[in-house]
Amino acid sequence: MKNRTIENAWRGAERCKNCAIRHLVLFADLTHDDFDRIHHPIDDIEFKPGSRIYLQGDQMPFVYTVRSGLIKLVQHLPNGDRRIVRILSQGDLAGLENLDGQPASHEAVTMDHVRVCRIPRSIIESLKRDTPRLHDALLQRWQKALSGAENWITRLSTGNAKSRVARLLLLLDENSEDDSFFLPTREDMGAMLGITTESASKMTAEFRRNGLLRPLENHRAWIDVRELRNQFD
Amino acid sequence: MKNRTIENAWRGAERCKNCAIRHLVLFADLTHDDFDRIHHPIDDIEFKPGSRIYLQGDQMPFVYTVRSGLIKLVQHLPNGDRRIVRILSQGDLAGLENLDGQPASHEAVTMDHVRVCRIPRSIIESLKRDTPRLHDALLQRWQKALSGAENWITRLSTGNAKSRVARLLLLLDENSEDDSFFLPTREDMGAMLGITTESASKMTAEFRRNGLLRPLENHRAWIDVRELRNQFD
DNA sequence: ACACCGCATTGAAAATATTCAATAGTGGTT
DNA sequence: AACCACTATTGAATATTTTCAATGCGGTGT
Repeated sequence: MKNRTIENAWRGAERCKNCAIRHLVLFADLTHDDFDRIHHPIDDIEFKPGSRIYLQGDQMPFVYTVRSGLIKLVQHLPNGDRRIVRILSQGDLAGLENLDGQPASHEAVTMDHVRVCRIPRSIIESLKRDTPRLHDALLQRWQKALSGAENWITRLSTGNAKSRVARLLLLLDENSEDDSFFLPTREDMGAMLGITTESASKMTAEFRRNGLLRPLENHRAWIDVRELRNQFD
Repeated sequence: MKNRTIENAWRGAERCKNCAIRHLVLFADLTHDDFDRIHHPIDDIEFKPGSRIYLQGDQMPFVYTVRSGLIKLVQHLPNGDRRIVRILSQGDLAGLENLDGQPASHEAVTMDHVRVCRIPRSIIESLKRDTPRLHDALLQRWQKALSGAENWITRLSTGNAKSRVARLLLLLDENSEDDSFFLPTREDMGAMLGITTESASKMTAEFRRNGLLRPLENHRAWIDVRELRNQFD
């Protein structure tokens, strides 16, 4: 049990009602009655950086709401190449694609310290039957996932290495609530952008030398948003 | 009216019940009662190659079920670059993303001769309220769209130009019912793969010289699936 | 048949990205 | 503080891709 820890597990949905980020999560619009229909436990789980939440091919009995941290979705090609196809952050749902019992088409790995709520699929199933409010919340998640994936294609997989890195930094910055953001390893940046680790490193280093990127403590960083947008939108 | 023709419009949902490809479309599982709830007209429309069905930024009052042909979804970057983010074929739904009234995040353009059924959004809205069967059909469409987009990233935007072209040809071939398939212009291939028109052309020409690709009449082509898969999965 | 237009192909030079290998940081551990 | 493991950076040689320009090819309309 090297990577994964359950630090703070608790039972039932009682605390969902008072969840600090409830306005952001799947259950945002549920009523008190809806919550009372939840009989299976929802666990609050923490993962260390680099933990695998689920694997490509897994049958998933759970979905996960991201409370904090970043999760990368990694798809493996038969030839061994890997590509990060999307990043999940606060309020996103991991495992959405597998709600209908399909095996996962990618694996989910934490990039930094991550807290999630683990929701049994059966809860979603039964709520889906009874509450249209959940339907809309799920549809919104699908919508966001799809437009995220399309953005990934146009913004992060198009143009030369420098623009790609620039657009990735801008995306990471937008997704952060803070005015700093988590800066992935160069290897992960490469896998997100479809370029090599070294190329990601060269571009990142160049931005740093130009003062457009400032690394901070703890794998976090700051960027000159205005200037980066100016040069690369 | 250069690009768009309505050759064969008809009213109401009567003919949906007997549609030849109904098993493939959104309305596959509707009952007779469900159909009787449809009061707005569903039109059968044909488009010439290169017709714009909707534009990036449009508010869409319709969704479109593809009956035959291929539709490209094109996203424009602020800097003028464009990228094709997905292709729709028989049974797919164009405009899914915009069911909730959001402006379209990409434009939809026909690649060859295309027949669609144009469904007013209001029909979907009202059916959604009453029939859970439609819900599942919609969810399946979302699922397919998302996994399509992720595949696009890993298979078509990763690796060198030659593998990308090979994987695109394989994808086009799989999506075709025929044993031949529609071969896009080199420009479109480039926009799908994030490479230049010339690179797409060079790779395509090389495959032709190697006998792995045989162009046929009418922009269609045949590939040596086994050999291409062997070399590029 | 002819000219014409748009798309495809090709080649050579220039730009960009990858590879491989060495060096430098960085954080964590003893 | 010294050490270790891991990641980042950098440089030089190589490979790939883009760019730009020329040429070929196929169908359309006259």
